[in-house]
Formats: sequence, C-alpha cells, structure tokens
Amino acid sequence: MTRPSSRPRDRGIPEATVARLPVYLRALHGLTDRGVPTVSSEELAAAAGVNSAKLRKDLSHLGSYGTRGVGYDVEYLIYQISRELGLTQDWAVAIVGAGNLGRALANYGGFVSRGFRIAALLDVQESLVGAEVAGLRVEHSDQLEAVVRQRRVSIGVIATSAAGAQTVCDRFVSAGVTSILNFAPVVLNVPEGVDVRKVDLSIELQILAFHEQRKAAGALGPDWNVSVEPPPAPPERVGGRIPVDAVDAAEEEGR
Amino acid sequence: MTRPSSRPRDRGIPEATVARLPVYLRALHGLTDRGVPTVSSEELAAAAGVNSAKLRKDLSHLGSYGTRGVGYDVEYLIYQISRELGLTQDWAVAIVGAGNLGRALANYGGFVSRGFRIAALLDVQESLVGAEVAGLRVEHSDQLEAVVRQRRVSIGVIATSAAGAQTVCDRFVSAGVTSILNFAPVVLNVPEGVDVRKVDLSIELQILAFHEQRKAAGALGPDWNVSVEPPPAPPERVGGRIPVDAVDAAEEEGR
DNA sequence: GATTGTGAAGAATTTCACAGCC
DNA sequence: GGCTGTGAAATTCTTCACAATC
Repeated sequence: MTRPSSRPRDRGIPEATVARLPVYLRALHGLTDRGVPTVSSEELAAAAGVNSAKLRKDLSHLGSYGTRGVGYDVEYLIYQISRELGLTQDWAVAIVGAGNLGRALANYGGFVSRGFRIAALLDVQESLVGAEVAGLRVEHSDQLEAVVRQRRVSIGVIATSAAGAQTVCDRFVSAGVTSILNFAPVVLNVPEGVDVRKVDLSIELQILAFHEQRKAAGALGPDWNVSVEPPPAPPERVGGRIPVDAVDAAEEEGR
Repeated sequence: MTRPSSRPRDRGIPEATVARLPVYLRALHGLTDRGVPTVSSEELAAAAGVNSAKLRKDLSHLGSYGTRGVGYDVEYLIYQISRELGLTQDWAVAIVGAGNLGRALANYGGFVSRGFRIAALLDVQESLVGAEVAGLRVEHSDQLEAVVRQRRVSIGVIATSAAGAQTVCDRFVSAGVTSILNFAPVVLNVPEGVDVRKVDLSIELQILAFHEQRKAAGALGPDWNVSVEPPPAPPERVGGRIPVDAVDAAEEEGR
C-alpha cells in the first residue's frame, strides 16, 4: 500500500535513524543556547559525533528541511525533529523502584525537561513509601494500576531488582502501558505490540572489556588468551538432559 | 591475509555479535542456577530474546562449541563466552560522580560480580568525600590520575553532570584509560583508540515516545500530527549566519 | 561557491534453509 | 530424529559522489 506521494516523506523512518534523532536534537539545543541560528550538516554532524552524509540521509527521511548552500535553520529543525519524535505532547512516566537508581532517574533533570513528566515514583518497600524525592512522594507499588489509569501513564520505567522486574512489567502491560524502559538485568517477556527498551550497565561494561582485551591482545602475540586457566570441563557428554520447558509457567508464546 | 585455519575461529567477531554475547551469558547463568546442563539453540535463544538462527550464527563466530543433535553444554559455553569477552581476568573500574547515579552504580551487585571490581568512587564535591558507599570511601576527584595509575584502572565510568563530563573524560584519557562508559548526556570527544559507550536515559525515552506516538497514530488517520501547534517560525531566511567556530570556548556550560 | 538531498554502491546484519553430524 | 553450523539470499544500514538548488 504505497501512498501516491501526496506527502513528501515516507512515514517509515528507519530504526537506526530514529535512534539518532534524539542525539541531533540535543546538539541542536546546544546550538540555540549559544544563539546559533543556522547550521550546516557538517557542523551538526560533528557536534553529534556522526558523519555528515549519514546526518543528511537521516534528516531527509523527515522531509526537506534544509536550504542548499546554506544549511538548516536550527529552531525549525528542532521543531521538526521534536514533532517527529512525539515530543510536542508530553508523556507521563511512572518509575517503579525508588532505590538509588529510581531516585537518580527521578532527579535527572533532562528527564523532565522536554516532553516527559514523572507522574509517579513507586516502591514495594514500606520504609520508602511517603519519602519525598524530587518533589514527588514515593507511593506504594500496590497503586501501580490505579496510578497508570488515573494519570494516563504511557511509559513505564522499571528500576527494581531483577527479581521483581517481570512482575512489574506484567502489571504495567495489563494496566495498558505499551512502552517500557527496563533497567533491571533481565530479558522481559511481553506480548506483541509492547515496546521494551533495555539499559544494562553490565552489558555495556562487558562490551568495553571485550575491546579492551583486544587492545591488550595486540601487544602480545595471537593465541595469548588461550587456556589462561585449565580448560574447564571439556564438553563431557553424559546424562540425559533436562528440557527447559517449565520456563515461564505462564502459557505465553510459540513461534 | 587469511590464516591457514590452524585456529577454528576468525578473531574478527562482528560488533553486533559482541553486543549480544553478554545477553547470552546472562541467560546461561540463569540456566546453571536452575541446574540445567545442556541447552539447544532454540531454548537459549528464547531465554535471550533473539531468534535461534542468529544465536547459532553468533556462537559460530567463537568456534564450534555445540553438539549436533544435542545442543550446547551450559558450563562450557559460559566459559567460552566469558573468555571471549575477557571476563576471565578482572577489570578495575573507577566511577566519577557519587551522586544518586554513581551510588546506584557502586551498589549495583551485578556490576561487581563477574569480572569487574570497583576500584574507586570519586567526586568533586567536598561534602561527599569520605562518605562510605558500598564499602568504598568516596575520594576527591583530584585523585583521579593517581588512582588510575596505582590501581591499574582500565575502565572509567562517568556519572557526573553534563558540564563536568568532558573534563573528566580528558583526564581519564590522559591518565591512560582507553575504555569509558558515559552516563552524562553529552557527546564526548576522544582521540582515536579510546572506546566510549554511552548510556542515555533521555534518548531511550525519546525512542519509546516515537514508537508510542506511532501506535497512537494508527488509531487516528494519517497526517494526525500535522500542525498540532502553529507551524513555528517557517524557515525564515534572513540574517547572515554565525559560524560555529567558537565552539569550545574553554568554559563549560551545559543545559 | 556552498551545501543539501539522493541514487547507487558497498558493508554489515539478519534470516532462510539445508547439509552434515551426533 | 534432532540439532548445529553455514553458505546464500534478503534486508538494513552506511558511505560515496554528484546533480540540483540556493
């Protein structure tokens, strides 16, 4: 089903582009703060840490908002990107977990700034309930469904331990939340149509470790990391194996 | 230059694969905890939230560690992935910024567990120096270089405000750190050879908002979000533009 | 003269589908 | 019979390079 081109842009923006738009937006805000009215793709690309051809291709997916020979009007581009990202409306966010991480998130200024509003901060732990964090009172997790419905929460943030995360996720989903940002180190199971994004500290560290190791490896010969320890349990093939079927117990899923 | 295949695996593992290995590793740890000795690509893929062909292709880059008709030995695969990621040695990590986020990171259990050790927690703010967090004493940021050298820090974590991040980064780099994990909402400038990974809350939220908006858009007609507000300053093309050269201007400043 | 917007080439990644092995 | 490992196809993403436009 292709539209007859009444509209200059194709609404299907590549995922990779979507992931960079927020970066451009931040760079553009930096430019307005400095009073810069216009910027070339080269300059903006440098500020955003990408290559300029990529920037231009990305922006071209939104429409033709630049001027050849001149560049992009900073304010105008900010508006267009914001609109594309849906930041011209504001989104109510609920954070579950009021530990250090949840509090850090609640206090994070940039969080609230453009388009997002923290509607609730919840925790199971009684001793935290009632505490004030970033101008909000911590509420009990029991209130999750009520809060989501009454305050029109559309994005749920999970800042609990790994153990509690799936339960919180299920409750968000059944209360109607379809966008979840997960900080707990688990893979969440969600039905079709729900978006989950994951932020995982230890994964990032492990990726860095991999590259760091490679750099070190260059200095030594190849094969430098072969059997630094006794090759542990060679694939000993013996007993019958236990199927992993009782995994979720919940009925979910097939392929 | 292709090696004569003395070694089963090519050392050039695709970046996309590297980013998934930690996820597999976590799923595998979950399986050992439940006493599962062997797992098929289908099962492991489900636990990791990816498709099984992708999983097999990823693992094939490390070598041939499965058994046809059977699957993968969980322990053995854990070892192989850990080794590939460089987790058989341990990495000293220094965290700069002892605010809520820095404290959350220091307390994060999974952080310390496999392969990583927090060697220092630093902050500029005098009132925080000396406080105890997760069994560590907060030290003054002045000590950064000394700490990096004395404690062989190889991964630096930046959990400061946006304003301070580049300075901290520069200091890490000049002290010899070549892997940096950045939580501050800025694009860091680093010389060639230094790896930076970025974790950015507001970017993740914006990506979610984009998709959330799309879901809502489906319910309404197309063009639903066109001019929800007066189309702001149409690209008015007037004054000469100011070049973006005075960019760094020495002083910090953020938003 | 400068800079955008974009076809086309190239690279990387994902997925398919099946030969090969246990 | 079941499951891995992998060529080949399909898809997505990046980069090049230049015509179109201001």
